[in-house]
Amino acid sequence: MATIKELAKQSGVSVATVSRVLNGYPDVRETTRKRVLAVARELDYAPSAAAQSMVTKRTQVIGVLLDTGAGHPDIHHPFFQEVLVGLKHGVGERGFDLLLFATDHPGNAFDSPSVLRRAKHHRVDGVVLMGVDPADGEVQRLVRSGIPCVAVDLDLVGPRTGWVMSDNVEGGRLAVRYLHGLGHRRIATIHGPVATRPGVDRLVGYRLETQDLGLATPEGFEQAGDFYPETGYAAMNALLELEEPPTAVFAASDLMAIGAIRAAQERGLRVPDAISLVGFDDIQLAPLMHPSLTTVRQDKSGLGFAAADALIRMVDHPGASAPAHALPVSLVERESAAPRLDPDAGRG
Amino acid sequence: MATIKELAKQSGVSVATVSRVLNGYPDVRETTRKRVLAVARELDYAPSAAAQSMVTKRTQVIGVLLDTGAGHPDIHHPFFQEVLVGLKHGVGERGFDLLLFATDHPGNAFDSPSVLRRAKHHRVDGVVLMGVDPADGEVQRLVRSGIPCVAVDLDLVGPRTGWVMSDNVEGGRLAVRYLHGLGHRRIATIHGPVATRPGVDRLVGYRLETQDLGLATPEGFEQAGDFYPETGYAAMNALLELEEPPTAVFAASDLMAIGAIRAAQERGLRVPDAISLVGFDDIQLAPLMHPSLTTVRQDKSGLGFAAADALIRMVDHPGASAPAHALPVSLVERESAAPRLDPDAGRG
DNA sequence: TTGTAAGCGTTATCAG
DNA sequence: CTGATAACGCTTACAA
Repeated sequence: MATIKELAKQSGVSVATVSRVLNGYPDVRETTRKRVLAVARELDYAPSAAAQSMVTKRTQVIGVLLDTGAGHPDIHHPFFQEVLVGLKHGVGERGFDLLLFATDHPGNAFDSPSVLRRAKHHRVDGVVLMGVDPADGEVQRLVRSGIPCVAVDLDLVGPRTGWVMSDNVEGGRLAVRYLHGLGHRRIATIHGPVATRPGVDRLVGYRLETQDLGLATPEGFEQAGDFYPETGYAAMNALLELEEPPTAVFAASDLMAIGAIRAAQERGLRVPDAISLVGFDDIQLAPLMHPSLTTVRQDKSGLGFAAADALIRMVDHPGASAPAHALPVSLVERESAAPRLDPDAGRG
Repeated sequence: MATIKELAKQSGVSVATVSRVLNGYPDVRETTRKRVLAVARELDYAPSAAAQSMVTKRTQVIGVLLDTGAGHPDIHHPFFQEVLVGLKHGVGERGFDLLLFATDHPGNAFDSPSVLRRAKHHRVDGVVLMGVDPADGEVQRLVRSGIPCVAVDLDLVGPRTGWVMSDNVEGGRLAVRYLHGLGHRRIATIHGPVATRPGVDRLVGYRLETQDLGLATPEGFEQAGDFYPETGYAAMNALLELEEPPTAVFAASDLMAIGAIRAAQERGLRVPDAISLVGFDDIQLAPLMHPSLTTVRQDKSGLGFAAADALIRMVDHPGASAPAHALPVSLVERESAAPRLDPDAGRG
């Protein structure tokens, strides 16, 4: 593999001059520049990132921390996937690359080196955290280390740590408001884990809006899930076994909504005729389900892009304040929610 | 950030000794070892990967090349996502990390530096290629560069380049055979791009099996798609507008199958009653669709793991031969395909 | 069992 | 405008 020394020899100048040319310094004679560039092209020269970073103290690499372990690794969730795309573009535009860290055993640092150590090892300029437990010791150490961090869907804070997420509270309100506008009065929710920020925020949105609207939320109308289909399925079954089941359900993720619809259908209930559903996320497959999913859309790649932007800003400006962005959400109407033709039928 | 020099000073030995301890060399007095280790732990020391790689000529980093551009970036496809998980685990186990390369503009190296140059720049020990065009000049240069490469779902070959993929031909045969076993005689296919290996192989499997079974495959029974839902939708419409439409369809991807089912349903045709479908991949959502998807399962994370294994083997053993693995597939029965109760009804 | 020193490929600081 | 040369943090002969 060609080195700068090779280039220097072949173009008959010193390595210093080659370096100047390669880095676009102006104080180089035009003919020299051309000669060096020609040789570089010919040898398909690429500077060693390692050597560069040793002297510049920058790696131009951003670490990405997301659960890729067993069970429901977040990398499986379509949401994080799309965030990753936005992130990739965002950092790519600015000349950074992405290094994937695995947390195979979340919260278990026995065998694998700690995240912080790995971040240090690779001297990443910053790290993006997704779907990790903010209370985790590993995460805390990383955040406190002074390495610029941006969390997606986590409200991590620290001197050089900020976050980006969707306006989840508003999303929850939006869903309830929409269902209410359709004539529904018995609106339940399948919420996400209350240990996660999006989980509680969407639930808060649900509670706030039902309250504002004066809707009753009887015992059992709040079922817990984990954002994945299986729990949506189970939660829907619980909801339908209530003495007075809801006529509409707000599921805090599309995946749970899909599980829920499946549960309803298996009981012979047609969606949206017998029961309406609104999801959250607007995953790729949402428009293709049968019925297609009415849902609260998040700007997923926008989140990734915002994270990249915020992170690199911190990297470039040591004094920059940590970001705290909430991106707007919107409701997209499809087939899974329909007007309640006979509101409160069967009640007093 | 602590350096080896710091460690040396604080533990009162030379850097060489520290290095020995850190790398587990046996010729170090036990007391010395303990002292050094204690200091290292205290400082939460992490060796600089850059410095290490400069001298060892190894980075312990594997590059991943997959389309993250506009349109249908492969990172969006659930298939590649799961492969990525297996890959991550496979390399992680062996102490490697993953560096994500973007090809924002496949086949357009105007602005972004070539893939090969980026691989050289980071001195990655090897690279995994997914969903790229094997004929692409960029890819060709990379493969010919001598850097160990493993392609997933591409039959790239080269001195140090091999591939892993599913047994796609057998998968195609399996689907047709299954449908035939169900009593279907008019079996069509929605195949993938013939410019891709899985695209042609699954089609070949379809052709081989229909032939062996003596099934007629009239004009129009082979509709082209691109593995994504929209084309499955369009292809199904074309199929259903045939004078004598099929009673069963083999779609070369689950996503296309989903699009196809949607098309059928919109025309008032119930699946599987009116028409049966078999997909390919067994994506996460396959069991959750309504109807759930009967499909040919690929061992996606197994592919990733196999790729990691093969790649690292090549990295470790310069003389090792390039891999060429075809992983077995299996048919998983669900709801989208059902027996043809009245075979060939309406025909002679 | 340990220390000294060369060298990995760059950039940056000096002189010239 | 250009060339020496000192870092950067590490591993690894080679000595002791």
